[in-house]
Amino acid sequence: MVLPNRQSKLKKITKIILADDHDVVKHGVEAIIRQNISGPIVIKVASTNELRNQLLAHKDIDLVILDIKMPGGNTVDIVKDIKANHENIKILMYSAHDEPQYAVNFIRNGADGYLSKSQPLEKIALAIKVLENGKRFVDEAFDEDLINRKGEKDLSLSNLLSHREFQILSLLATGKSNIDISEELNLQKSTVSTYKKRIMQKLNIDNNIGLVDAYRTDFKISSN
Amino acid sequence: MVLPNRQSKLKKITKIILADDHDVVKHGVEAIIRQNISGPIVIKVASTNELRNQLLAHKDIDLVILDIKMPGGNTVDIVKDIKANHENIKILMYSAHDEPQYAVNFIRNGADGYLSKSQPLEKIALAIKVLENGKRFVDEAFDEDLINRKGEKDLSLSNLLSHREFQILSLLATGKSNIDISEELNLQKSTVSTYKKRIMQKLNIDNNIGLVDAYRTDFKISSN
DNA sequence: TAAAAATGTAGTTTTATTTCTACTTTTTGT
DNA sequence: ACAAAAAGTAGAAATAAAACTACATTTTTA
Repeated sequence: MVLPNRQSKLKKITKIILADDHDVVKHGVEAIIRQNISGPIVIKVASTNELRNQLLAHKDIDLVILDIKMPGGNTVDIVKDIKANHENIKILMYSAHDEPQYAVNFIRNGADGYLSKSQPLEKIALAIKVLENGKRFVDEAFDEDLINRKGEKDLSLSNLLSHREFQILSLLATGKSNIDISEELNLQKSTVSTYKKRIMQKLNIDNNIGLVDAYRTDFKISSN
Repeated sequence: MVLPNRQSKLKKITKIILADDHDVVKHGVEAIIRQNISGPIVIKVASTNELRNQLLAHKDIDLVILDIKMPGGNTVDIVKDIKANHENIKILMYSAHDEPQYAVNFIRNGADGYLSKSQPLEKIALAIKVLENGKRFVDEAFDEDLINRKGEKDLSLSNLLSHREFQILSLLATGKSNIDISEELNLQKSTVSTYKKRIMQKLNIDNNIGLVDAYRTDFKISSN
């Protein structure tokens, strides 16, 4: 996947959706926005469903500030969706996780920024200004290099693994045994083993736990 | 473990430590406190270490508002510690997790209240008032019954499992194999297996993933 | 487009884990 | 204080998983 060019048309950000399941977070963010930006409209939602509804209801959203973990699921997909259907809505991921891999993944899938919740709240205002100028905002902590460097590889697991491998990983992640899986997929046990080994090789992980963690975060995160 | 009597001496809450690794959360909570309580002192910390330091530095803390998940680890232990050493500091757990089991566990280990971050922020003010009156505050959502009912059992894993069992679970949770563990602890492989089986029985879990999830959340949470 | 790499699949062998059983030592309940 | 339950430990047998090897098919790539 090639990183898209972010020098899109500049437009003042005035209508914002704040998506986070925690009321405190929404309060905090809204407060800082109101202090720093003149008269923005802020819509608050607490789930991916609500978010989708609001996106349908309002045609002129400029920015979505999106918690990476929300009830209702896979926020990577939401990011892809939004970018596919409303290309000039900016997306700022706001996350409880500091691992740079997360940031990489979201950015590669279309998010325009990534900010950690542990950062000073004021950075939100900064981030918005940066986005407003058509640039990408990624916390220094995440070493923007990491995101630009390394060619154009998509580091998400579904891309790193073959379909079959990913499928098997997903079954492993639910706690199924090799045998369960071989039956479910009508394969030999040894075949499942081979897949598992290849997955582990590709991800450079050598135990089930790591595999599951990788699956859940959709990343190869060294857990040692 | 028997629930302690919470009708302790009433004292106005004026000095509060806010422990949370997310700046937004601290901002939001501080704001709501300042709006609702006259002139409290609010000390903010972002890790369990800082928390311990501030507890040493200030002798007159009335309340600790504590994120259940913080860098530096096991907050159940912190709760126990605080209650053991400063019996009139109140503790309000503030959590991103809605599972009642969490609440139960913290309350049983000495916390005076449990509030979910997804609840309206204003509830913080309410909770503080309740605590100030010497009562326990638990979100209605968690059905206080659950906490009082069911005898006096401590549902935390370290209590449910024997020392050895817990020790082995903790090693399993790091991804170690039975053999690794048997070597590390100088046991037969079969012994490790036996422990593992007993742990699984006790927790009613039948795969490694569930085991690790249980360990990480310090609870038996059915993951199906 | 030919060669190289990746993918989908298994058989066989080696190794690890589970099961079943059992025995001793602690702990607990009455 | 004594029986019952829980905890700590293993050996042997049964079962499952991992490693190694192998071989068609696709897919990439130089």
